[in-house]
Amino acid sequence: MRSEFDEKWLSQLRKGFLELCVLVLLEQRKSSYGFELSQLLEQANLGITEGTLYPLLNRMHKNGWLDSSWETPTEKGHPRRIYKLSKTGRKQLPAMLEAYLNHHSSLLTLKEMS
Amino acid sequence: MRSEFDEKWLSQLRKGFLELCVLVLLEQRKSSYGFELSQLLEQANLGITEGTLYPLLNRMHKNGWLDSSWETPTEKGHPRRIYKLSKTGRKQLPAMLEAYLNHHSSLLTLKEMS
DNA sequence: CATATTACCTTGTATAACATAGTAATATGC
DNA sequence: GCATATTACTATGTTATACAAGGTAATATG
Repeated sequence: MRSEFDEKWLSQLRKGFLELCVLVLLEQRKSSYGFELSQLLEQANLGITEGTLYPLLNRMHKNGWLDSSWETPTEKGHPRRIYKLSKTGRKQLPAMLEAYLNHHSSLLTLKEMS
Repeated sequence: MRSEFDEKWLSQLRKGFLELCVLVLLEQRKSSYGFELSQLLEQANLGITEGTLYPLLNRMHKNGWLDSSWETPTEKGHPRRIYKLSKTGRKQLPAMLEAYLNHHSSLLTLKEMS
């Protein structure tokens, strides 16, 4: 079902934003893995498909924002790739959050400009 | 001068967002033109280069979100291309703004998730 | 008359979200 | 025992936007 405005715009709007969401989540939870992150984002009303999330995690790892390791299940279950904030990621997150919030404030300012 | 986080991330974050800013500005001001919009955005701390703004305006016009007309100066000054919200643009803006604000709320939710 | 300012346009590049399709292991129902 | 669902990750191709860089043209100014 298509909403009134162009959905393509929304996927543009989410660029960069989703990475920030993952960083914020990993700051809260210390560590997580793709499938769980996918569910957490879903709960927060930020639906994200696998085709978006997994490449995103790989990218963030390659960029040095995340550390990752494989968790081979002791008895049962599918192996999971665990992610944590790297030292770099932890350091950059506040600056990114600030940049985001500044943009948000600017938009509110525009709305109130007479 | 490079800030601490990757500047490329910031230009990704601005995708879609800048269009929303222009829509909001044109809602406030009834009509404007590229150069003036550029200055208004600059004042709001949303620096935007010409190479971003003019293609963006053309796109929004082509998508039917904006109406445009040339203002040939009566006596002096360079011709200006004037933009206004189109009927479609005016109708879509609230839905876009809502989608944006929902995403913003979701991020704040993530930050407060324990 | 050279420079600054106003004003707009064009081309090429990099990148992220998403669609789509695939792999593989475990769990569940019949 | 076998089909289906669920958990979990990967890979490829398309599309769209921000931005850099460079260009055009008219008016104003010292």
